[in-house]
Amino acid sequence: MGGSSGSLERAIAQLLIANGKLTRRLQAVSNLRHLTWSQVAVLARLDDGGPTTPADLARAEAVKPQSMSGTLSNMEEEGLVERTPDPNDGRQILFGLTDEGRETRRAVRVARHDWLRSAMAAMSEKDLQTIEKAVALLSKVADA
Amino acid sequence: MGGSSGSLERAIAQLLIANGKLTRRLQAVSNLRHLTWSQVAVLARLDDGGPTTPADLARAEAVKPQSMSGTLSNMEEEGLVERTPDPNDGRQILFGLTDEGRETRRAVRVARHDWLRSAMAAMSEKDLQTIEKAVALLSKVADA
DNA sequence: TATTGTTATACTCTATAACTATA
DNA sequence: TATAGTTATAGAGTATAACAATA
Repeated sequence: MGGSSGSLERAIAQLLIANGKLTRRLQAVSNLRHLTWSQVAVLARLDDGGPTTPADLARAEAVKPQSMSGTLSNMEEEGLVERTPDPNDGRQILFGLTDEGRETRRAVRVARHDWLRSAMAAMSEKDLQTIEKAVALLSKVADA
Repeated sequence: MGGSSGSLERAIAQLLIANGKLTRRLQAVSNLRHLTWSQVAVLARLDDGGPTTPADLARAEAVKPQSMSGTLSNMEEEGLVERTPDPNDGRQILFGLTDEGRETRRAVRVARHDWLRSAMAAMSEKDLQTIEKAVALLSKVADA
């Protein structure tokens, strides 16, 4: 083992704990409506990427198409998404956000940002830069 | 708004994305058995903190006692946990890990650490220190 | 034949409500 | 009465298997 093994193991252990805590807090904060984690994820993807097929959403969220189909049905009943047939391929259906879906997505985003903003408000500029650097590194790790 | 507003908003947005990606990868990597996220959380708590009551576990995981009761029942049927009556208070029951539970918990931990270790192996000592600092800061944020 | 989407069925987690046992 | 734990019931996500429609 090299000399950096200690730092690596320490960073890993702490990262796992912090990630879990942060995820739990974010879930709690953004539990505005009876929105589930999956629904929030779909709202974000449709808002950022525009209308998308169930298959693509399933791939992006790493679930089976049948599972995503169920989630989309629930969201459709709640008025968060709406479907449009693909004019070029009769097999495909495009799901997009309704106005209510967009507003809900905005509310979730605001709630999460508000919480983080207040929780990080007292941080020094230096600490913020440290976090920015680390987040960029971890983002690459998650993609690897 | 102060001069640090830009850094803060940028850090927040990137943090939210990175946290989501990392969480998804960790879930996928530690999906060894048919373990659910809740079961992995219970395994970790019992392994780290020793035998615990359902009420305390429910509080720690921010779920209702009835929900935790169900999860514990499932884990008991699968041989991951076992119950012991509290000798001092007849109302309470202590749940602890079985040998199989401990081994399963170890396997989950190893899988997550292994993945992170390989994903972070190429990092410089300086980057690791940046992550360590950021993780410490974010851990406090999550507790706030 | 392959792809897209859905329905049928089952399991787990979660919640609310109601119940039992102990303090 | 208050607390700890459970059971009953319902809703949501996920999975596998099987199906219809389109390419």
